[in-house]
Order: sequence, then structure tokens, then C-alpha cells
Amino acid sequence: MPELPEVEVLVRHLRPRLSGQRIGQVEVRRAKVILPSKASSFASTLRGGKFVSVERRGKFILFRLRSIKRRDFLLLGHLGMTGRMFVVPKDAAEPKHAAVVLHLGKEKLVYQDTRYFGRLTLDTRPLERLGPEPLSRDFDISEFARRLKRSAQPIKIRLLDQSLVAGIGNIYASEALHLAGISPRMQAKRLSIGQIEKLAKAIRAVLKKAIAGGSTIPLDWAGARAKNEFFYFGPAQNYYVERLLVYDRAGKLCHGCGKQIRRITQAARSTYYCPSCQRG
DNA sequence: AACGCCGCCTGATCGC
DNA sequence: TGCGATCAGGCGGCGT
Repeated sequence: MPELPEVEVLVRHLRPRLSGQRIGQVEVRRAKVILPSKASSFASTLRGGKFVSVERRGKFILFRLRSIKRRDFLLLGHLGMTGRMFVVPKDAAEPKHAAVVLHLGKEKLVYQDTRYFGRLTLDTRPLERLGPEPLSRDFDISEFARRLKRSAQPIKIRLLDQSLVAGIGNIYASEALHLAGISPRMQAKRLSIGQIEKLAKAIRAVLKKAIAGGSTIPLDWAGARAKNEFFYFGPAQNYYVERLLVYDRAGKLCHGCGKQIRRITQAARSTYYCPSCQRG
């Protein structure tokens, strides 16, 4: 799942490749990903627009564009479960399930999404619901604690709520809880202040480390040819999946204590943890 | 208002 | 071997 680190790595990759480029023809191959815009208005709004900046907010990609009339507006991207973005030469073959193609002269930006859960849209309302950025100063521990204190849900489930903290998904929720030594099953309101502080630190540490390690996202489509395409990072040196501590490691040994990692299901999602290192 | 559950999608895997 | 059934999972929407 593309989460904050994957999106950050992708944004850093796209930024120099897109800034200053002007959009020509706009192809919407799968209309649902641009909802609620209509294909015609989406295309006419984008056409002629110039990329001014590429930023990240939570798991969203913010493309700031400047129209011919020098009016700035945002194009919002979300990768959902299986979304990818590639800047490739204009004549390059396209991957299966290319949902939107923005032509940029000698190149093109391809938004590909196997399951079409993602978005590339002019509707910026989803940003209003987001909680603080965990890697910025906006991430306030006392507010984090206050919100956790009023929930009886397991902490793992709470961490997936984007209005609590923006950008954490299924992978890094498990990873952060492991690093903090907290059981994913523990009710949010039962965490001590000490545990909450430890968790906040762990969240930041895990996300930073994943960004530095290149996260788990393939940026180079030509290189993404492994059996499980998502877990292949083009240039082999940045292959962060191998450094995940618990995620997708059921039955394998915990690096901390040597006992087996366990997989459980919470709210219909897989959670991985070490029952020995993460008690409570 | 917190919380559980469904539907959206496709591809991988499972069961017969 | 082949083919249909099942499952995964971010997130919005809806009902309680």
C-alpha cells in the first residue's frame, strides 16, 4: 500500500521531472478516477496548465498548476491501493490500467491504477479531513493523546484514521507499533502517556527511515517486473521491504527476541506483530 | 459522535 | 488442468 513514505519518495522523484512542464492533451481512460469532475471539464481545466510544484500531504500528492491565464489551482492525486505514476517518453508503451495520461510534449505523465481505488482529481475537499503531518511540528503529542484517550478501538485501527495522523497505512501502523513495543490489540484509551510518547516517536522514526530507504514503491516502471510488482523497487539499492520488521513476516523470526511474528485480522485488515515484544 | 460494515475493483490464490 | 469462488485493502458513505 502506498503510504506516506511511498508518496514522499514518489513526490521527490516527480518534482524535478514535472516542474515547468506544460500539459497538452489530456486522456481520461477511466472516468471514475477523476470524480466528481466530468472528463471534458477536467481536460479543459488541465490543458495548457504548467506544473509549478509537487508536494505531499498525508498520502495525497498535490500538483500545483498555473493555467494559461496565470491562475493557480491544485490537482490532487491519491494512489489508493495500487496506484502508480510514471513520467515516460511520449512514445513509451503504457502499462495495463493506465487511467489518466497527461501529455507533456516530449514526455507524458501516466497515472496507472490496477484497481482504480485511487484518484487524480480537481476536488480538493478530501484534504480538509486530514489530521496533522506526523513529520511536521503540527504533530502535537498532547492532541494526539487526547484523541486516543476517547477511543475504545484497538490502537492499530486508530492509527489508520487519517484525521488522527495523516499518512499512516497498514504497513507502517504495524511497523510503528512494533518499534514502540505496543500490542496492536491494545485499546487506544488504555495507552499510558509514556506509551503514547513512545508511539509518536516510533511513528516519526519509522516513516523517516522508510523515506531514507527509498520506501517500497517502484518508480521505474521498466524495472517493476518482479512477481509481486509492488514490492519491487527499480534500482535495487533502495529496497526497503527487506527492512520491514514485522509487516508480511508472519511465521518469520522477530529481530528483537527471535520468536515468531504473528498475523492477525483487525477490521478486515492484516496486522503483524511480535506477541513477545509487544504485550498488553 | 464513535464505530461497524458495505461497496468499489482486479489479480492472486484457493478449492474442487 | 481448468475454472469459479474467495480474498485483500484505502476510503467514502451510510446506518446505528
